Amino acid sequence: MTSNISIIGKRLKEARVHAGLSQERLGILAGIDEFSASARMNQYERGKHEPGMEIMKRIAEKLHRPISYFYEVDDDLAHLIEIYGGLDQQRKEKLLAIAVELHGNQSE
Amino acid sequence: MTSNISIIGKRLKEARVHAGLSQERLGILAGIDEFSASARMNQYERGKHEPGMEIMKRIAEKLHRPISYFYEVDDDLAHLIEIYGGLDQQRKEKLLAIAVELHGNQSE
DNA sequence: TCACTAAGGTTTACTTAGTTG
DNA sequence: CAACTAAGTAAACCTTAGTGA
Repeated sequence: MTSNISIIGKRLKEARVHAGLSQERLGILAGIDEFSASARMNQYERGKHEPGMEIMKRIAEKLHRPISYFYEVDDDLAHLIEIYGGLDQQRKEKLLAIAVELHGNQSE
Repeated sequence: MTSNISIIGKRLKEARVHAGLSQERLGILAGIDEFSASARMNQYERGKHEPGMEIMKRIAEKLHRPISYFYEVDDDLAHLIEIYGGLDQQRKEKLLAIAVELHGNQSE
């Protein structure tokens, strides 16, 4: 069949498979009714329909990824977002500080 | 009036004002019909309606921000995303490399 | 069990037409 | 000109029911 057409679908599948969950199970964990979880999650992953932000937020939580990860089209930036989400608070602050510094000396 | 209720609305307003554009002008630049641009952009910014990813992608371009910026709920991460988007390619790669390294020595 | 889909009912977004500052 | 909104139309999503690997 066809490959993924949407960014959300691509990111969703990557993170879901990484978490070792089925489409239906993930949907149920995110609070979707058990009778429609399979269809809805599949529609999201295949790019047939776009999830609203509320359900996306709950899906993101269950997959341990920042919500922005699922919307980013740039693979490198998506990777950066993913890594940031996995860092402890101290390293998050450090990374942000480094980014600010890199940005600063770019303008000079 | 009332404050913003949605994340998208909050990020949208910040970036739009920073760019010095009116709601209507931004909508037109993003390709929305001139007769509905004002209403639609206002509905997005006030959180009345949620924009689809396609139009959001075009809005993000005009505001010079990665699309993920508009969906991120964490202010620090949103800031990191914003900075990343403004870096040149060399610094983008450097920042990503640093992130990977920070992540690596966290697990040890 | 898991991935996936068509079709129709339901919900939401989009357009129109306007008000207010 | 800029921000904003109600109401109706149009479009998208969600549910149901089901197929096939």
